Amino acid sequence: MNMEQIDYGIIESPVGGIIVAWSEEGMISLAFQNAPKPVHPDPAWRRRNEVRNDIAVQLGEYFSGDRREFDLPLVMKGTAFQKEVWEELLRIPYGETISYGEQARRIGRTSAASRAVGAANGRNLLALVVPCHRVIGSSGKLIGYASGLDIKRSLLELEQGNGGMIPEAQTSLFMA
Amino acid sequence: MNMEQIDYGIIESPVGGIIVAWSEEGMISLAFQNAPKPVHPDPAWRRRNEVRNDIAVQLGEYFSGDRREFDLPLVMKGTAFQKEVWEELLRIPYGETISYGEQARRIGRTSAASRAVGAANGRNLLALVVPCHRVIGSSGKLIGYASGLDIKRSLLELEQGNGGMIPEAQTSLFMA
DNA sequence: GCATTGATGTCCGAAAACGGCCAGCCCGAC
DNA sequence: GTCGGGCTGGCCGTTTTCGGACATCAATGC
Repeated sequence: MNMEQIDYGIIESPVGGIIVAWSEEGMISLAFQNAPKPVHPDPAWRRRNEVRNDIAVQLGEYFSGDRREFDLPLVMKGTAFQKEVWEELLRIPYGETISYGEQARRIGRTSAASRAVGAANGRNLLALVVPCHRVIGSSGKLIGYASGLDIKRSLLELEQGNGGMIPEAQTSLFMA
Repeated sequence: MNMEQIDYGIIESPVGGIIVAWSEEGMISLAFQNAPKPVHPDPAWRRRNEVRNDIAVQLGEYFSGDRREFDLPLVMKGTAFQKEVWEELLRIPYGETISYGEQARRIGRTSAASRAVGAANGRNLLALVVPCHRVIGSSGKLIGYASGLDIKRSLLELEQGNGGMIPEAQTSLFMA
């Protein structure tokens, strides 16, 4: 009725399959198939053979190391607090990392809120594009990532500037 | 956005002001202003000077004793159980009364569910039209009515066939 | 180093509280 | 007797409350 149609597709990437969902209004979800807990697309979504063009292109550029920022319409649904947290994630520059406590301070709370921030990051449906992988433990250790620390490490290494993760000649990803 | 517009108006009746709310889909709420706990229209509703025509007409006929059944589109929002209970109310004929225990049995439970039934009746937003006033205590006594026993008694007396509650010549109600 | 503790926002499940009751019982008033 | 009034315990969905569990951190005490 007032339900908006949501489509999704799967693309292959250097860190495995990626499930992408979108609607008219913008991108709704990005999840890794290789996550420790398998991710299933919402049954209400409609499977498509091609991922929306702007999304597919920009992801390809990201993995080849040619893109440092995304320019996509995002649909973020959550509580006021969660939106604050996610907006803050978008302000962390490519290649940098901060701690959960620092993120808490940036939205005007004490670092005691770090735990709540972690929980909110964990609810981020737009992995990669909303870069929750750039938040690490205050000790500098890699902790916490719903999609698995392996993927988190891969993404950070890529951003640390070791060149792209796929051959330079190949600038687009294959469809699964 | 996907919110449907809801309008409301107030009409005068022999038992005092009646607040009626409706949308495109049908009637949403009917409440008595003379209830012990004052009823306020939802702030999201939009005040109208006239009540939707079919509703106003049929209420006028009811109070003048000329109408024994309503023929209006109703919007009933509630749990599965509540809807069962309310549907059952619609099957109680004009002028008759049953007990809460009997109503429970009619929807396939023991009379032990009478209390749950009472609670569900209490949540009925469409007073009068969904005739929760026709349910009384198993002892025959008038008990329980969110809008007050006075109104309950008035409605039952009307249906008991003492003629209409308003002069026969006047078949329509006044707008407040 | 390393375990312990309290602060933070949200979600989720369990448990408790809450009603527009009813049947059974007792008791006094006729 | 018998009829009504009043108490009591049990029943059933729904709502509310509460206690953990989390993608943490800084301050303690050993």
